[in-house]
Amino acid sequence: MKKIPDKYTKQPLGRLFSSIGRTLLNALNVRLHNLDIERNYYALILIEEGNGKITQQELADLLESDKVSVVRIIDYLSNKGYVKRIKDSSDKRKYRLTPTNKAKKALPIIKKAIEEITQNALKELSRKKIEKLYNTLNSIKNNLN
Amino acid sequence: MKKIPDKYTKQPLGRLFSSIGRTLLNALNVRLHNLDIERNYYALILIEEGNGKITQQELADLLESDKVSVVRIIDYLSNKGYVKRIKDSSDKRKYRLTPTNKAKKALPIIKKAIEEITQNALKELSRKKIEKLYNTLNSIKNNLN
DNA sequence: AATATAAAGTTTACAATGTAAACTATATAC
DNA sequence: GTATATAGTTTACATTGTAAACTTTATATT
Repeated sequence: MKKIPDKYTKQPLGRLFSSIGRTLLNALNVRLHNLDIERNYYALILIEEGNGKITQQELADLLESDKVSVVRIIDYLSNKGYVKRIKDSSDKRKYRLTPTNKAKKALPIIKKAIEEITQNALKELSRKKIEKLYNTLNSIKNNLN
Repeated sequence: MKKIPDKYTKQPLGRLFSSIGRTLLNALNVRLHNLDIERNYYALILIEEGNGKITQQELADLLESDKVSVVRIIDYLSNKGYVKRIKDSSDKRKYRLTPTNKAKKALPIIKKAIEEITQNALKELSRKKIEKLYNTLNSIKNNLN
């Protein structure tokens, strides 16, 4: 088994990842402070991609989250006027989630912000290094299952 | 400006990092479930390295945290019998933090666990790729300041 | 020496997040 | 027709991040 140098294993790797993740998400909030939502941007993107068909449970799966958290997210987004719950007529347990016009206006801004934050974080890396980074991140994710 | 492919910028990068970080920290807790502390392992490592000299404020700086959080951490670790606060005689505002014998016994186990979790997460990566990953992570951290 | 200011640590407070249990309503399986 | 599973909700609790107000002690200013 290869030995990883001490300087890398001293701090739990999870700490480093979490800290970078938090900083990036904060940066996104700051970048989007002119919107009246401060979170759940990615959920909104997934809802838009669902074309009015996605349910809360399906959203939970895509977010790798659970339905309780999704209730919170949809409560938040619908209180802010970004999403509507529409009862499915053929299965009355389900809600189909639809983005409002307000959301449709905001989404390009959100996507642009995500792109910029990502580009800024990775700005010193070549295209190739970025590809490799994502491969590495995915490989780490897979190792964790 | 180089264009990063959409598949990479769709999800906020911060989400990916946070999720990997959380999973890794959970894995560390699981791996250490036989200890009677469930967090603050890295704080304990830093305290040990402080050789009885480190103060709470210094620890906050090392953790890139703040003194309020450190009060919580030290309350937790001292309630569990891992750390003692010792009042500095020349500056009575300060506490010097000392690991107990219990901590000294636990620390090798903690360090080993961190090493194993890290190795497992990175197991498919060559030594060289690991070096590159850490360089990339640090470069991202720097871009965020 | 007296007063103002800064630093170390504590307490309180509040919102966000992760997680689990219990619940309602509806759909599906036996 | 009854049992079981699914979608979503509600409640609850602990952790975490963050900010403000506070106490005690040290340092700087006059």
